[in-house]
Amino acid sequence: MWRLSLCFDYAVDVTKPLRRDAERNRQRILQAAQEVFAARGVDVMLDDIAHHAGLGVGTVYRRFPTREDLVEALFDSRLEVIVGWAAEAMEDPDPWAGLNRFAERAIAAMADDRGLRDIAFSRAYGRNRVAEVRERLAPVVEALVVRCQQAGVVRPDVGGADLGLIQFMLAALLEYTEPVEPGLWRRYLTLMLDGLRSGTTPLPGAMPDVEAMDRIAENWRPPRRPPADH
Amino acid sequence: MWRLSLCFDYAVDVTKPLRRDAERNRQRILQAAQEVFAARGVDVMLDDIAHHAGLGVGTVYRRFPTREDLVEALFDSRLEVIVGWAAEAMEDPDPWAGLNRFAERAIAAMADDRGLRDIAFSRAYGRNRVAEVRERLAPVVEALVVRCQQAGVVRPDVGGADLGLIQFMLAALLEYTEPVEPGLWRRYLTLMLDGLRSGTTPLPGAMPDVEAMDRIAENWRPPRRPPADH
DNA sequence: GAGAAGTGGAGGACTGCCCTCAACTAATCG
DNA sequence: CGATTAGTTGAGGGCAGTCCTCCACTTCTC
Repeated sequence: MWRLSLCFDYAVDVTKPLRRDAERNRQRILQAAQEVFAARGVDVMLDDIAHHAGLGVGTVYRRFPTREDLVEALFDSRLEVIVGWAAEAMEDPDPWAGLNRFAERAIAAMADDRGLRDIAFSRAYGRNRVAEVRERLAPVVEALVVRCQQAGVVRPDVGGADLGLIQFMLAALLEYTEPVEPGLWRRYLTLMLDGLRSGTTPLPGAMPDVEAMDRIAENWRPPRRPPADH
Repeated sequence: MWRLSLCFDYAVDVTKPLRRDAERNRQRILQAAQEVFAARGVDVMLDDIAHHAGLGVGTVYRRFPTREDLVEALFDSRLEVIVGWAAEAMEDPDPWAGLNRFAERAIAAMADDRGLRDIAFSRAYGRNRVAEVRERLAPVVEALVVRCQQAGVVRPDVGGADLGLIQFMLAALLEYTEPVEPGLWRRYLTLMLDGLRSGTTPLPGAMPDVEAMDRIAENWRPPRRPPADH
């Protein structure tokens, strides 16, 4: 991993730097993509990003030949933040409070950013840099849950993947509630966390594992949202 | 309601009956549509339905000029069954068991039928016959919840619309889990019902009402699923 | 100011879907 | 049975949406 990173930096250094105006435009594109992705998800037309950046389509295609290039350039850091929150939650002296706070923050971030939602679960985008970060998330979440169970504040028959699925469900909900009833997701997060803590009915079926979450996310494709006609 | 039904029958009687083979084809189309809708949702190409019925596209378009005609012809009875289950649940001597059984049955039905899922929440399809049935569902669900609250087995700060939203979330989940982890939804239904019963953390935000559910569903459009390539 | 680097955005190519219509076939009736 | 009417077919025209190239043009750099 280190090695890879070094190789990459080296390559960057060797490549002739962009002309000043070109570099400025590159930043503009990233900024525009960030905003448009947040508002309409990653499956917008690249034309829209170009337009939002005040540049021609050609420029976007020259700098980022595929949508994937944009995604990889933008979302690894966004996801990294979430991983950071999970690690932070592990530090909380109260395991239950930590878990709550993590779940809350993660969903809140997705509520504000359709692109993040798309990328957090997609296996179709972010196959390299982003995927690496994504893979680091699952173990921390698992640990978060286990710690709560050891403290006796989460039922023993759930696992990290269950929390993943819960986030997946809430992300799906956001798609429809957020535009008309912002914040409504908090009710259902609360409800599910309550179930996680004090539920007693034995959960049917087998506890899902990480591969199950993978198989499920495999089917997920970022939807194309229509442009907001204002 | 009776009146409407009578009018309709009358109209049918007056209209010249279809030729025998035409009537047979009509049935075939309905049967095929049922199957294809169940497998791939209501937003399949009408060509696919025609093909599945072993008929030409033209025949389908002659008999059911729009997709909506097919939807209206098929799904009011399907939804009616669900309303029936809700009514049945009201008869259960144990209010909590009734609520559970209803939720369980409703989701199970949607797990087996993508079309039903699409129609249950869509405001874009089934604007007449189906919508009428759909509207009759909400009050019964509300009653189901209230009865449980009166019996003290459901927390007082939830309402019928919350149960609606829960079903909505699970329906969204089904889209991705059912093909790879069939039945996984039961875990999360259980978890949420447990939260509904024994949750104690006050639910944030205002309790959603029927109009909120309407506004949310307004954004929902049946997705187009790719044909299963076997 | 010459040459290299970068830009713009109209438009060709493609895909996917809807639905018509002219040529056909089948049922029905006297 | 032939005439008449009803019904069927499916290739293909049309439309909408998207991608991404290409080359005349502008801007930077030395």
